[in-house]
Amino acid sequence: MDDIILDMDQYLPLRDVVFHALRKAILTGKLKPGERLMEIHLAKQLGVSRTPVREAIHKLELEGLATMIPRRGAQVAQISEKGLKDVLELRRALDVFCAQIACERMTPEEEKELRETCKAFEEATGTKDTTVIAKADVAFHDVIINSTRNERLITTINNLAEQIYRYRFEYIKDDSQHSRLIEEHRRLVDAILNKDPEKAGKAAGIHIDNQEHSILSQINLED
Amino acid sequence: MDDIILDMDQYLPLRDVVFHALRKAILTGKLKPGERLMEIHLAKQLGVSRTPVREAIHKLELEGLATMIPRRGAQVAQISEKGLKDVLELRRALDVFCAQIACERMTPEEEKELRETCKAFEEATGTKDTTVIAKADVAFHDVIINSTRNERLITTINNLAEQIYRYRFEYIKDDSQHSRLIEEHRRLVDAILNKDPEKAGKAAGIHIDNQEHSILSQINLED
DNA sequence: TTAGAGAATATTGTATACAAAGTACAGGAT
DNA sequence: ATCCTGTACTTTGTATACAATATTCTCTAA
Repeated sequence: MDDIILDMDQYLPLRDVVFHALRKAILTGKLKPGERLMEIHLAKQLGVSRTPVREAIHKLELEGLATMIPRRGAQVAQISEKGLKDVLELRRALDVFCAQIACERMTPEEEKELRETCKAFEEATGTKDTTVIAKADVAFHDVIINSTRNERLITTINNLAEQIYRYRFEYIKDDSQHSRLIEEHRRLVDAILNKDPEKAGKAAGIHIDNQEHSILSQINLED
Repeated sequence: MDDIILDMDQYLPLRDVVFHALRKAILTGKLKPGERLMEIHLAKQLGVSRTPVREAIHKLELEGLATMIPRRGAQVAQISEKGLKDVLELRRALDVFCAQIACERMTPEEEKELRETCKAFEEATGTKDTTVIAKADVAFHDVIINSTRNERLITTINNLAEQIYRYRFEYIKDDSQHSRLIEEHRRLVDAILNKDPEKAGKAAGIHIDNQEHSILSQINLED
């Protein structure tokens, strides 16, 4: 009787619960860049001891969402313009690469998914709901990224995406950009479906370039 | 009198000491893939408590050198052929990218350094001392990578390099390959000094391709 | 009033204790 | 003989205690 598989509710270590909680708080801006992350304080707030909090903070540091100074604690990472440019430059190179190999490796099922998520994004822009739009955008790009079937590439890109998540959010809010985004997505989809790596790479590059311009101009406004 | 700055000997958290110790042990093969990393055991061996050992193991996990299963502890990462191929594919893309932008960004001082480390590598192959050769090779590539001045790119590539360090070692031992390596380095240097991104990218790609073939054939022999 | 020394306080780093889960092995039922 | 089960033991997960360092505040002296 091996078809009755009780997927016994997964055990979640506290450190991971805390990690996800803090991560979400940082990405949504509830914890602001520069804010100190004090262990006892967070531990009390979350109702756990310092140990899992410490471990979560270390994980955040390795992901680049927190910075630590020995004996002085951690704070929410404050990304500089240079740091943001570095992330975007690398992200661009990897996205171009993904688009290129997606042309070779994408299965028919994934091609269908690509068309669907592309359309879903277009529909999402109609809702004016930033969260919905952002999710649709992520879903679309995930199809491309996952089609590479390169685990290391996937985690690396996702980590980079996380770094700019906070800023990208503002960018997606600006609905004057939506028609251009849709156009860029379509171009990318066409190139991939036509198995044209060069065009796909270019389309992916342009897509990130525009994102970069938006984000950087937005950052400069803030100062 | 603020020119008397006692750069008070750096404080090194124990977790980092342990981390470096374990990392070295893994990279040099003293701790073998699949070997269990038990906290109490390692703590006793290193003369510290479990806490810094735990934190070091977590760091190793995030770097991909250890794998953890909740409630069952960690073991030295066992890289699969697929995993190795993934790493190499990504490494290739990033090395090509580095070579390309190095053409634009390399300063005259770095160009000098590039020529010097290239020559130093050629001389190192004469010594037949694997450690010396490996170090010279790393130094050469570091010049290229660092010239991009993209921190994120640099750490990402270094992390990938670390993953294959264990296998690359064997590859460098094979002195029948040395003349080819030297030739490949020279081609890369020429392309960069001539500011020819396309050639530089190609040369870097070929360099990794050959490394990939060597490493993969070597892995297959082991099974 | 301001600068500096020193105590008081807060915070991180490390060690240890206890709880919970996993593993291994022995003994009994089928 | 094999499989199941219960117990002893190991190991990790979390909490807490203590030590070392950083920060803040107060009080004094110039």
